[in-house]
Amino acid sequence: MSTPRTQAGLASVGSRPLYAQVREQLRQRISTGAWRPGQLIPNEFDLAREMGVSQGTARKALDSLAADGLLVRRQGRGTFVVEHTPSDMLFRFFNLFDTDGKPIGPDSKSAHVVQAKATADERRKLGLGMNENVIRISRVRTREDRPFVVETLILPASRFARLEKLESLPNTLYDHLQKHFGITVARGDERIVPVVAGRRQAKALDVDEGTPLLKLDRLMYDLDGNVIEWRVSYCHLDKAYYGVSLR
Amino acid sequence: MSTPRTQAGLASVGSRPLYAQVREQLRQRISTGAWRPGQLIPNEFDLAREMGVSQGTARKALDSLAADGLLVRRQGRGTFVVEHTPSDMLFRFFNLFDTDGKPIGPDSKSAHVVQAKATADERRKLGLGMNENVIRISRVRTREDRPFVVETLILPASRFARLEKLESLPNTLYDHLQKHFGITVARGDERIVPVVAGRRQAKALDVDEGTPLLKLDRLMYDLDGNVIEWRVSYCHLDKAYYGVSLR
DNA sequence: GAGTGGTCTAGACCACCCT
DNA sequence: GGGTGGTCTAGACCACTCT
Repeated sequence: MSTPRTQAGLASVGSRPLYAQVREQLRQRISTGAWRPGQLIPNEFDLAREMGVSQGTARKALDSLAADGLLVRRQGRGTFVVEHTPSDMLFRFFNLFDTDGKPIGPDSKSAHVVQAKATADERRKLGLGMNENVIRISRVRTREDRPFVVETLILPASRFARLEKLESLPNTLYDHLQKHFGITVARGDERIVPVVAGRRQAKALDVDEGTPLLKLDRLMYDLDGNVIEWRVSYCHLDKAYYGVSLR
Repeated sequence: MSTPRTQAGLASVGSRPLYAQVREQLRQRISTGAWRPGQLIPNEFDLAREMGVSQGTARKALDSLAADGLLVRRQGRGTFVVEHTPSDMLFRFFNLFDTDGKPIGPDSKSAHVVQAKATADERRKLGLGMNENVIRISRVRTREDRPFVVETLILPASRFARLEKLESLPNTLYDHLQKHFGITVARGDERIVPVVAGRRQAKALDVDEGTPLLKLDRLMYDLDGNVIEWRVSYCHLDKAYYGVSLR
């Protein structure tokens, strides 16, 4: 029992540390859906035994996944796969605040969903091949019953079958994707540019043409790094701002 | 040696974990300047002995400080207090990228520095009392020799004596503050809003009035959480964007 | 070769949560 | 009371860096 040296139960590539190998195995169980959102996973001791490592090493892998937000650890209860609730997702990835610094919780006012053949831009952004289809969602989001964001969401149709048949689009799309398609939105990149309202945006947002707007252009990725969504939003920031934490 | 129970050498408040207490002590050594930027600090074993904890506990505190960017650990060499280099600071806290996704490294074109009595706004933002002075810096930043950011920086004069006497303002202010005043800029909050260029901005940036600009309004904090700087920037994003990573 | 941080193990006690 | 994660310790070997 005193000589770790060569570990059992793992490929033992030799190069990467043990805890990183354990971490990767556990990450795959989440991304493949073997472990479902909200599920209680085995405790440290059982996982360590199954992987052929010490409890401390298993703990290091679990802590790392918890730090990245894939797991939630609750003292006295156990370790769970994170489950996105609608209220979580309403504020996560949404960086608009009112002048007092309070996060803005947007409502969906209207939405229009269609499926169509992807354009060249859409194929490039989503990494699709020729003749693949996309689902296009256009909607207006409101704040205190007044329109303040108009946006278009593009998703690969192949991964979200029949999404366009939905009667009413949920206000928070991402937890719906997790619950019904088992796909977790893990991270994204957003590009911010200032623009002035054109005719279309002015009409949708009920502002004058030429009003300064914030254009947000973003790509969202799943746990495996595949592009899930391309979204372009035009935001009318009246007594509001886009907040960024600098570290 | 086998009974940890009550630890020696620490206040032993009892409530907070040992490693957190160690972490706080080490953090203070950095923020007070007892450990200078770039300095090699004692190894894990010596620190552990000095604090009366095990090497593993000292390690946990050190790792935590390294994760927050206050320390840098180099295998085989030792642990160092982070030192901001000009090239580090040119890109950190500066989230503008060109269309290819490459970070933009701005140059300082011109700068104007004065000391004056703080206005009410300045006192509120910087947390100053009546009759306190501020240093105001106005400058234009260039990209490929063309102006693209015009900004004003406000700093509390009391903490940066004689900064306004500088012949030429360094391109990267923050590492200058660390080197000459021992004050490290640790984090900040930025508020982004779209605006259209007024007469002043249009002239400074060589664009038409009404051109959409990004207005960045930010506060920067030192290691102890005190406000160090209030900065307002107007950015002309031609073939460029403000990038945010969503997690 | 000596010294450092990086990894890994084994085992202990504590705080918390459930039933 | 029994199970969980959270903290803490003690000691080992490895990989890297410098001289």
